[in-house]
Amino acid sequence: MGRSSKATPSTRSPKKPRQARDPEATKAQILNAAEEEFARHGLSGARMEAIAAGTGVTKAMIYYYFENKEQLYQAVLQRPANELLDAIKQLPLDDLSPEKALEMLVRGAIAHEAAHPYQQMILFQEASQNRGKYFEKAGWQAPFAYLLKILERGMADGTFRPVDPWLTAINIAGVCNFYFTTYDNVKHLAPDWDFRNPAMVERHTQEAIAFILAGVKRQT
Amino acid sequence: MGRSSKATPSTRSPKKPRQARDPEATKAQILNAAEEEFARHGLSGARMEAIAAGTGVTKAMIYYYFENKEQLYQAVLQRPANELLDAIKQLPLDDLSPEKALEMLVRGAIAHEAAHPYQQMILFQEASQNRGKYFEKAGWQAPFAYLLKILERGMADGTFRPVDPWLTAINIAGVCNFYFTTYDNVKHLAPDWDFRNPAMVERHTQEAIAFILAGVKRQT
DNA sequence: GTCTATACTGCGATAGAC
DNA sequence: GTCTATCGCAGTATAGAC
Repeated sequence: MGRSSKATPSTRSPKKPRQARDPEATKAQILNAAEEEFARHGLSGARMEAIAAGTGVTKAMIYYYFENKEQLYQAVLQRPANELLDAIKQLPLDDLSPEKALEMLVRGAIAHEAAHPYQQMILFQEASQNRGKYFEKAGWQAPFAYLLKILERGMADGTFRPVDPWLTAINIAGVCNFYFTTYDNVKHLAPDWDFRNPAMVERHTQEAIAFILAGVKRQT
Repeated sequence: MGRSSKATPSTRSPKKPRQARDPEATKAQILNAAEEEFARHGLSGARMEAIAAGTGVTKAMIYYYFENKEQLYQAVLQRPANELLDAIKQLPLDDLSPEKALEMLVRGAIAHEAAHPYQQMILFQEASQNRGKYFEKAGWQAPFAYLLKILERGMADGTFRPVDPWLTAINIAGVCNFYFTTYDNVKHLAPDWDFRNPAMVERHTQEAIAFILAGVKRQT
């Protein structure tokens, strides 16, 4: 049984019109299509044919730009770490109170995830399939470090209750992520909801911020 | 490129000694091995050969007990929903205050996940690959309903602040899950930690309970 | 830079002996 | 009930034309 025969086919929008002979655009389009395919199926499960179909080029083209499947995967895995870090660096976290900084970081992280939902899914696939082997190289320490720093600053000035910074950072990341990674399951439990809807994402953002801030703040 | 050549090989403990000609035991062993393989690779990515190797029987045996890969997958997906629900039903939730009931439910859910870490991973694979197509049938409404009920009870009697029950339930589930599902990635960021260690799981449990309760309780 | 055609391998599934 | 052997297709990767 191949995937194509029984598994749910991808509903990714079919080939977008492409500029012929535009190397940079072609490369970016390959990465975009690969991002969804790897997010859904991981390194071993992804099909080069499916990536080609989503891009509108042939398989041979992908092998021309990226040596092989593994290197394409690594290129895809690299992007989100850089992008999220760049987004975080824009935020004036050090100038804000720990509370405000945490709120802004959570808002930024969720906004980023809403714009790039496949990036979080890839990280999970990477953990499941490859046990973080490729994750290591992609530089995810940095975003985490910002979160840890805020938590420690808040504990130091007494606005946050005493917590284990690592475990709490993981819990916070879980709140930000789970809404998106569980979407395709939960939609069946609450069929009238559209979790990708921007208004819904905004409600999630507000609930998440309220939940997380209440979760770490010292009782007054 | 096949998975076996480049991807990280499974480190699942090799074939356990089996009782020959014990149908029920054989069937259960197949389900156990299949649970890990499907958790790591999902329906399409899982390899029947790998499941056979993890079980200690041949591929043909699996086809004898389960018609095909898809039906084996559905059987594996069914188990956790039933088991978690049974565990929850043991808890005297209705006799407790919303606060105590939530604490007990979270503790029970995390204990269950620690004992069956692959079950949560399968749910994610199911969402990613199949968009919840098979999830639907497995009856996950019930565990969620218990959580929703507690939240609503707590809001009604004023011990919890006003929250969106669905979004908050998802956030709570995220806190319980993320520790386990992200383990294989995060271990590279904090290499000296052993997240599967029981003492570590207990710390996670306590941090999660404190975080979640603080997150939903009304400020006093 | 982009395509078509194809070599070679991995894997789901089955046949048939014991 | 359990095994070995094998069929047939699906999927990675490449060769070579334009």
